[in-house]
Amino acid sequence: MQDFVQELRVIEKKWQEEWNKAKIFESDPDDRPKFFITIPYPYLNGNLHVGHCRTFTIGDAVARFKRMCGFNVLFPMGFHVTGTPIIGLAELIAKRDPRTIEVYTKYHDVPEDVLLTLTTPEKIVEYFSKEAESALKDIGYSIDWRRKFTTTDPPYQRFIEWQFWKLKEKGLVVRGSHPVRYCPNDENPVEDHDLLMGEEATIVDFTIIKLYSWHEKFGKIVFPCATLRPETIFGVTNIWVKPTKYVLAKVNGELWFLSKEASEKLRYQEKEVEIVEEVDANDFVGDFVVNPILAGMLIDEIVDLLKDGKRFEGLSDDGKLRKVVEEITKGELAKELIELFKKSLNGEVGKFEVLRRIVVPILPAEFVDTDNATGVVMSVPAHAPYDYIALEDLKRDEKILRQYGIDRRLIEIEPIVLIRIEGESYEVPAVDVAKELGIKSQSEKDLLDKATKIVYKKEFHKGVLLETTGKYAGMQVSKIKDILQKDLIDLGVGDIFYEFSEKPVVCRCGTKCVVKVVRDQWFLNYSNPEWKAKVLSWLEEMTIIPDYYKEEFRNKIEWLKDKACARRKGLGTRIPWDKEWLIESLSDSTIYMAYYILAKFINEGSLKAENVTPEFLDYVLLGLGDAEKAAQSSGLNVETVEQIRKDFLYWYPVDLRSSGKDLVANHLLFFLFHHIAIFPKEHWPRAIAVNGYVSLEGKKMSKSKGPLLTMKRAVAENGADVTRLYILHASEYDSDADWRKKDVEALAGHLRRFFNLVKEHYTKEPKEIDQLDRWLMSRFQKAIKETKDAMEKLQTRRAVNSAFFEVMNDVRWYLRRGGDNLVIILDDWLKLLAPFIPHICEELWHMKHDSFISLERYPEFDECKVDEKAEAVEDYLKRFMEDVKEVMKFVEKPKEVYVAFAEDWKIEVLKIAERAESMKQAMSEIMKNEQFRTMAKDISAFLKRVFKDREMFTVMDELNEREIIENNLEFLERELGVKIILDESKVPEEKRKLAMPGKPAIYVV
RNA sequence: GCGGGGGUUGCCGAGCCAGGAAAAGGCGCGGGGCUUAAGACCCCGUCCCGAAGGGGUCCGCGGGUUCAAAUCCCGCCCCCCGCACCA
Repeated sequence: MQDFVQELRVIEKKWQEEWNKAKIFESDPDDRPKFFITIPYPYLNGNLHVGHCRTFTIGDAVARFKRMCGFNVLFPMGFHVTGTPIIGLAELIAKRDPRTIEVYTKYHDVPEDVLLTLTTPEKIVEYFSKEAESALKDIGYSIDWRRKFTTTDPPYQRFIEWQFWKLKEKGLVVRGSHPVRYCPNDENPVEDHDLLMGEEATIVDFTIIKLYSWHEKFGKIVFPCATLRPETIFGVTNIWVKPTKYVLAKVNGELWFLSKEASEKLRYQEKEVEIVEEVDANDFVGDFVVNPILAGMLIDEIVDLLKDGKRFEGLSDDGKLRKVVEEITKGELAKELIELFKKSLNGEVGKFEVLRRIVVPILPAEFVDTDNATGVVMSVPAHAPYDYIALEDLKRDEKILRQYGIDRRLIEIEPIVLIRIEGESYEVPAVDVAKELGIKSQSEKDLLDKATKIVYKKEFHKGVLLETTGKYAGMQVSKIKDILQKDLIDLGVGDIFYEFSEKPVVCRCGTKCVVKVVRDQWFLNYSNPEWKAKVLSWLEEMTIIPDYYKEEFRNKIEWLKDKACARRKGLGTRIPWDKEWLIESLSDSTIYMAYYILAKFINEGSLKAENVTPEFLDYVLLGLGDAEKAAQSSGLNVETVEQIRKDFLYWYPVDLRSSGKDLVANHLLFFLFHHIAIFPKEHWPRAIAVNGYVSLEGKKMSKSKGPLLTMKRAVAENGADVTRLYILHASEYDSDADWRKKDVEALAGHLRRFFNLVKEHYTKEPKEIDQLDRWLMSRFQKAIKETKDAMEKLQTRRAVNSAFFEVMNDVRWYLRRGGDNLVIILDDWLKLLAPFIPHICEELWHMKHDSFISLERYPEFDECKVDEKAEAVEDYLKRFMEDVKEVMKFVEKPKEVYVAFAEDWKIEVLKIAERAESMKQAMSEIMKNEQFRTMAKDISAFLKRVFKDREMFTVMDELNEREIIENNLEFLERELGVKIILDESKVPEEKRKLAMPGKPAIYVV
């Protein structure tokens, strides 16, 4: 087999050179319809591998197919190097990281002495771009190499700058803040592969709800309660602190009570934090805080008790809420309410029931985690099992109650229910679930976690807010969080605290990561509703392959939020108006397909970086301004400018972007958004196709850890055409392919058989066409149809299956039947296969022709060559042989086979079927007849055949079975090793009855 | 949790949208032919039972619709992918 691969490699190199010499893949505008197909340029922090090979080979097969279908195809390629990984790799190589050295020598096949010199990003880019180009040439892709570029090329950077100016003009680049995972030691955001622990952790935003206390010494103190469920503010009965050290800190000018850890974390979250004093939480236990929201809602009921309560009268509900909240946040009203509550506790004033909902005590609980958010939490016993159980614990603990002087009435309160769960009969969810699980105390952490999960899950999905939540009543719990968070912030009593969902999160350097809010960050405003709407509606016009990805795209477009598009570190282009920031690397890869048109002129030297001015690009890419001005601004002559504009108008839009499925939720979305933002509608992308990954003997490949198989190695060991055919055939659409050495080798065997077979028959003189030849031609026509149809839908697996394997099987049968006129289909067969295995086809083609098969016209399906009768005859023979063999199994030494043809009910069925429009109709027609019902299975089987190939059966009617067997007697007797006698009288009566049209009775002796 | 895709005979994998053949193709395995022999190649077999082309069972699990279900409907279990600022 190795000999064959070596032979192949020679052939492949030869044709690659010939193609290159004849420049047949260099495309320029002409009269033909155009087809612009692109594939994401690879990121060069390693060698191209068989994963790239899948996406690229699909692209190349389509490009070749379309070219042969008469399109002027543009299939270009560039290289992506912007971003951080290449810098990271350079650092690792520079410091001789042993793991990196191992992976890059062992899997990426970089010679160690070369690898060790790749210590700067520039050297890495230079090395891998050369390697990539030679790998892509090695496998014979039909790329127009005149359009190659790298994303750090100066003209490219000017193109990117122009794009960002365009977006800014349209208001689509905006400023804002956003949270990132951050290492305080490295003073840098931490990427996934730089993590020691906590890769699963996501950043969650706790809502801080501020409750207000009044302290003799400190005055107003804010107790920032952190929660993931802000709606529970309506059911607060108390707040919890852990009986340990806390701090009082000035946070943006307000005095906050919070854990020490929290005060440190907040510094990274756009807060000015200044610690005033370390305090003992115990000193605050038993004090009271005011719930500003409840105060605002219930103020009417206590208005008479307030000093100047009249000021709250005559306002709307909302106005009242605002005023109350405003005064509480200033402190005085909080103080008054707390004093009022203390009085009612002493019986000096009434309204205890109302007041105790507004003013709640600070109580101690061990379950509070000071390293989670603020370390201060609200207690909502109706909906949080922890809170309920902690309160129960406290009720039993006389000592603690006495120690803190806590009045029993404060803890013996009814939980306040604020959520109804559809389809459940809970009265008080947290209490009911806690009882169900038999939870006794706070120390039963596992059970409490379980209970919490149950309650939260049910409430989140099926919960509806009750009247206790005022104006939010009737809303779904699942929808309330964002709304309420925003409302609370608007009122001035809410804030956000970012925290990891899991802990710890540890950087490679060993430091615990924090969430940092990056300020003044530049964002692409993907949440912009008009932009989104435009993208969504264009999506409906597009072709998405496979089609169910359209739904996926719809969802992802909806889900897309603003994206930070600037970074401090990495290779790339600076934001032109704010040079401290680099444009993030996915954001500079959105409309680069347009750049391929410029790249040709750049590479031939007629366009230089300094010529790429905004006015030039405005004209060339958008048709804005005029050629004169563009020429003036760029320093080019008008003809060149017009030429480039003409090229752009010819090639744009992108007709097909074929990509791996990993890019759906990022690059492909951005690709759509940016095209739609920048270009006029006629230049928006037409189609996107998505394909799956490639694994290696069942194992996932990894660039940075291995295993990995480079494209170059795959081609060197197996040949380009074997590699191509394997990868195209390995799987379809988004399902993943597996590279298995054994299977690849088996495929090489198939290809060799094909190669030798064609070589043997190709130069033979065609003979007169006989019945069997007509069968072959007919079958082949169907393969053409199937293959073309599959290719139009980018089903390469199906295409290869039909063009290669199925034709191969037919050819085998043809030869077995004694066919010796194979040459009649060979021209077309080679053409049919040329997009998949171009080198072999080119080689064979040249045995008889001087032209390039790569430029020949793809075979057309020719209805006239379809011969249903010829196919029916062969089918009949195959079926007959099978039947005879089946029967022969049961006879020890079969010598003679007697055959009896007969007719019976099947004729009738056949007749009904011929009248019927559809199989369904035929079946129900037939089933009306009671005697047929018992044979439904047989009939349906028969009918399926009839309808699968209706024409064949119309022919079947006229088929002379006796004649077919007589004509092929010699073949049949040879294949079956028996004598066949067409004497019906020798077949026993009961057997003769079994005969059906197309299925004669057989008697073996 | 949300969203998308899946679970098919020893393995990989078609079929499912448009219900109708123990279910394409490949691999593996077994047998035969060819050959001095091995390899390559060609043919046959590969769920169970069966000495006459037959019967039984089968497409994650459980129901339902239908003359007929891998395919349609309902419920359940399990697996993969994405959830971002990273290419």
